[in-house]
Amino acid sequence: MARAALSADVVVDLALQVVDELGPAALTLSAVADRAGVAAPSLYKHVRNLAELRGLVSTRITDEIADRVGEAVLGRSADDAVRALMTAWRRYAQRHPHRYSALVQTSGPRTSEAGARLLGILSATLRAYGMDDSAVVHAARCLRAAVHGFAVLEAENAFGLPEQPDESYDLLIRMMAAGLSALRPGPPPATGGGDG
Amino acid sequence: MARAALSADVVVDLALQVVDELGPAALTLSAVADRAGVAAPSLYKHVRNLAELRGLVSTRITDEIADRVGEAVLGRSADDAVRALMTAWRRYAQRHPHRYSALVQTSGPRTSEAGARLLGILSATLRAYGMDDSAVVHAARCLRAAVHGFAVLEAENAFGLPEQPDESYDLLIRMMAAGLSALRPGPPPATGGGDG
DNA sequence: CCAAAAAGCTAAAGGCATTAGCCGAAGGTG
DNA sequence: CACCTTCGGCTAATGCCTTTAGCTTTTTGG
Repeated sequence: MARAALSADVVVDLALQVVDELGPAALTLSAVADRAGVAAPSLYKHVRNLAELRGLVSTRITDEIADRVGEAVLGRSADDAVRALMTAWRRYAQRHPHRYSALVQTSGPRTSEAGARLLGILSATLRAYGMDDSAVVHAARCLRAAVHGFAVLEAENAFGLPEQPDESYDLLIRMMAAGLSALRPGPPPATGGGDG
Repeated sequence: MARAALSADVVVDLALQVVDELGPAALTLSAVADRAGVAAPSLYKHVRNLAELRGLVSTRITDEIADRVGEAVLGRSADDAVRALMTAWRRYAQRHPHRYSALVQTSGPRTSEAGARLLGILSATLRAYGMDDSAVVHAARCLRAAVHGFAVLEAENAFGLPEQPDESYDLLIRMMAAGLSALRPGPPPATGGGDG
């Protein structure tokens, strides 16, 4: 091996720094090369091109989210787990808004691997509601859509009004938890109230 | 006035063509200029720069969504209106996936005007549930997050599994409608699931 | 000590955004 | 009708970024 300064992983590390500090639009090979103390073309020894770097960044982010969310659900189940999951996911987006905006779903081969891990955590959490496999898929999509939508909007500063986003999110959590409970096979609640 | 060939509106029209056909990443002043049959620098007579063009495109898209959603809600109320609203919103994203991906929330002055119109429709729809103003804001955020999240994911082809997205979305609609009904002032549920 | 591979460098091409300054056409005015 | 102002287009030029090609240096394993 030659000078062990850089590696694909380190390049992704630096790319994340750039994203965090300057936003996804500033993620450029030049910017990363500067931080690496290296000329831009040298990066091609570690990464195929900018598109691939973006993909690696997305994969890394997805992995990080899966880590946090997976940890959050440990030892919890049903509504409790859903609340923990949603809270952890949003917290990640809040702490790294640029990073979250850089997240792109366009599934490359490796990105979908990280995505599958995250999806697995979602599905495992939802199985506690006693759904069949197909219902789990649909419910997981809904949960993911709600969380992702909220996180994206918040990361993009789309909530202009003075109302606390925390309160809005708490409402979303309750809506999702209630909706999932309603899917549980068994006696449905009579009223349209809390658990309905 | 000189040759009335181009105008800011026409430039946005052409930009939308580019986005529809080639995706948001291909929205470039050169590409738009080509379609206009004009040299790239000429566009600066109609648009301040690429960033502004992107903003105008977003504004136009937001306006279109507000049109469709507003029309869909006409004469409906409560759950019925929510279903129509969510369906119309998603249909727009399905019919113009690239366009939807090009939508960016970063509120410029005019974009927020179109956004305010859309928000107004949402709020008016939710007021049928008898919420107070603050509750409407929180509920509107949740609804927006859920719809937007689903639409983004679907537009980015993030649903890989064979299960029908239509079914998933129907579930999301039911979850949101149920959740909103549960907010209606009235006899609170006995369990801790409700307002906790 | 030597050779091969890894990792860096410079040079160069090509695309795009943006600025500056020029020119011709349209329209109104006297 | 002649004029002149303004509008909208053009060319030239700059600078940034990606990407390819080919050279050089360093490291490492035998």
